[in-house]
Amino acid sequence: MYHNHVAFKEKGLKSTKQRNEIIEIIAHAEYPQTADQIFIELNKRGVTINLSTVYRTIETLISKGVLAKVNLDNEVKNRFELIDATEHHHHLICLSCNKIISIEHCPLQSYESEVSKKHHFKIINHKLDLYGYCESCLPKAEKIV
Amino acid sequence: MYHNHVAFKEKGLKSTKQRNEIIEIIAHAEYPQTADQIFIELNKRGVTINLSTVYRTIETLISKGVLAKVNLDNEVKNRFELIDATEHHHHLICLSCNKIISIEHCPLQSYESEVSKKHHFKIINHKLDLYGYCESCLPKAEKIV
DNA sequence: AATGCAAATGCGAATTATTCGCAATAAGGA
DNA sequence: TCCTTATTGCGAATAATTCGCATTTGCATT
Repeated sequence: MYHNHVAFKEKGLKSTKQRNEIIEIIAHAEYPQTADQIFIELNKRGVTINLSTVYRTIETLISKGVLAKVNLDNEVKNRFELIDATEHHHHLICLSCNKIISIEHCPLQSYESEVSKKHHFKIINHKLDLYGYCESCLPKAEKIV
Repeated sequence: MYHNHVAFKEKGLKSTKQRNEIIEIIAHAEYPQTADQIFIELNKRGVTINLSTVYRTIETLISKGVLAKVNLDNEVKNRFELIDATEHHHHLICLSCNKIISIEHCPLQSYESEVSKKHHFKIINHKLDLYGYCESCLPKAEKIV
């Protein structure tokens, strides 16, 4: 937890229980979380917090470059994840059970530089999500499709 | 317009002015549209319609596989686009002016089959968006970054 | 062309997701 | 420990989306 304390200080942010817990939750989540998922998890952990504080904290952390808003298709809610420069990953999203699987390998390096040149666009980051059916949902999905 | 008439019939949908116009708008938009963008455009065209009808029509067309909900990061609203099996495209999204540029070339065919095998996941479609700064916003963005 | 019925729409209210204003509280430097 | 200011809690406001129900309209049938 002290780790976060220092990181917050560098960014001119105070280290509060709420912030630390929110970061912990997002950092250890397997896939991007919604505000209310985070809120519920905080309650489970016995952290008293208001939902608007969750939103505000997320907003602050986004503005400091700690988090990113990453929305999935087929959803209304926003999701949030840690921006980790050392490793970015992509997602497999099951259209049936909504399971989200993270994958590491990214095939886009050369593509990015190509597109960047062609469109005179400086690419900062990208998002690649693959939608389909997971192993356990495929059998029933095939009956429909 | 008769074209849509037939297409609707095939799907067991009635051909209404509202539906036809909504499809026209989405089909000719350069990038995915939000419900209220569509609503405003309908008003401009003199089509009287209720916003909830826009939402309901979109929902119906999604369930018939005509449209897809495609959300962008950094946004709260949902966007919608035509599902066109013959050509799918990706987007460059400017983090400064929010301009959306569509790009055609997709580098993911071999990647998809690789991921599909590795994770036992049947991939139906994917989404690739590149975020960064467009030519005109880059100068001011660089001052900040 | 008129009729009937189900589907589609309009309208307003309800829900859900997110943001905001302001008073109370707490972190961290002096 | 005290002071200042950032942060939080709380409730209300706003924005985005969905829903229930009465009315209208497309279209198949006569």
